[in-house]
Amino acid sequence: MSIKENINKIDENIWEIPSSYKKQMKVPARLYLNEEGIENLEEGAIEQVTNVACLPGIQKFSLGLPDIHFGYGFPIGGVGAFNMNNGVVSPGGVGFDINCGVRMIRSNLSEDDLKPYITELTEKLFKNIPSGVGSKGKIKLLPKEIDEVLNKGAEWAVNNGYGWKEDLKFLEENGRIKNADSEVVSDKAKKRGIPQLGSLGSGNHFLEVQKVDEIYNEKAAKIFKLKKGTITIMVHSGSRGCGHQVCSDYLRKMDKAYKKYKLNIPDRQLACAPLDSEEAQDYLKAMYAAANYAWANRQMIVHWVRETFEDVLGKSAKDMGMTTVYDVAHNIAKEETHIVNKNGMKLNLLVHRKGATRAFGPGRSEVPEDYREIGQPVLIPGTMGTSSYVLHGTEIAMENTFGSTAHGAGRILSRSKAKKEFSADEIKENLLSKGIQVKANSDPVLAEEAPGAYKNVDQVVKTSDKLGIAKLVAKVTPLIVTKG
DNA sequence: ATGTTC
Repeated sequence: MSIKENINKIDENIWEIPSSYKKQMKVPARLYLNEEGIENLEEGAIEQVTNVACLPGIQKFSLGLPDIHFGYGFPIGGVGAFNMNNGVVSPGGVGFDINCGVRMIRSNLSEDDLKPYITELTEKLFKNIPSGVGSKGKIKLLPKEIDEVLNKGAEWAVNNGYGWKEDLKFLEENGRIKNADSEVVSDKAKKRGIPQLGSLGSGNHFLEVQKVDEIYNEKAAKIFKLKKGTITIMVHSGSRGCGHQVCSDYLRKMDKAYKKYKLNIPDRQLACAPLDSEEAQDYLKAMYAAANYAWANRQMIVHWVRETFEDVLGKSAKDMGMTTVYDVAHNIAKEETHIVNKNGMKLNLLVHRKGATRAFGPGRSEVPEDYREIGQPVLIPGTMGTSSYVLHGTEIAMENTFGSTAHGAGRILSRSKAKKEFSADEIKENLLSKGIQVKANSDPVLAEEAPGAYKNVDQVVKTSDKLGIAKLVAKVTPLIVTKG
């Protein structure tokens, strides 16, 4: 019997795999996908979302979002929320690139304002924002400073001259998540992090200069201060080798911990520890430290973007209105209060979002005051050369997905398959014909990141919008792309 | 995603 025969349609774009599917399942799995998404869903991802449903202390549902695909242990595009009292934390539920995320900056510039400078701007952005595998930042961080970066995040960056204090107001966790502790980050992770701070990385990480192409919701756009035709900048990056090392270090520790605490898990890649254990607490502190590193990283990149615009256009970043729209983490686990039962009682949960974006609705204290009336901005990056989207969080997301939605396009071709299928030259030509400047360190990376290697992001956000787990606000299209 | 197989 095909696995898919166990998927029951609950409602338009909502599917459920009952907890009877696997003996160990504690809750059902829920998939938020359109028909096409269900048809194309890999069996491996179905196994993974149902495996997560077997973990101790999981609440309500193991969730798969519109961009769900196969990952390490947990699916990417997955959410698992665990009771703080009897639940677990699993590094596989956060991912290797801890606090991979997206930051968006707005401006008062138009496409015409940029036109005379487009080539120079492309070259200088590429030069000033280091990118590529193993790329190094252009600052020399002292070894003792890394602890401060890990503990203070974007606040460290602002205190050291990177960007503006008011930026912090518009970052998830204000760019500094509490309970981070560099003491439990290995020397190896610090050593990898020191030279890489202030670099973009590789793969699907990018820096884009975009224009606001379409507004779907005038009221929300006004609240987010996004105007049709204006230029925006998007940074998609994470915690580099530092976060990767933290994940590796703690996967090894968790592999021992789940045996020590006699946790019955269906897949070793779901290695985890009870939240009240020392192993879990140390991982959380280290993971938060890596998250802070990523917020500092994006803060520095934005600072150099502003400097580059100032250099090329000869105006100040303030005069160009280059303020922060928002910054979201899409690989993180956080303690949050949610209503789980019909009795309306609030519970403290550890919500793992892996390749999932927080989409908190109106009124939540975590949403910046300026946006609280409409809900938080949800930034969903597209693939190179395609559109990216701004949505807003909703009450429906709070009720159904622990305040979460998708995080991007989702890969459909493996890197190796994409390299065989596409050539860098044809991609560059294709983008240029659409008026998009692209500059990358490596041709293979361009082929790996070909738009054809990814699920259509338009479908992903459309499904989210239809479901109401984040509603469309604006579409932005790229003018300049730089990547690893 | 990643010093792309410590």
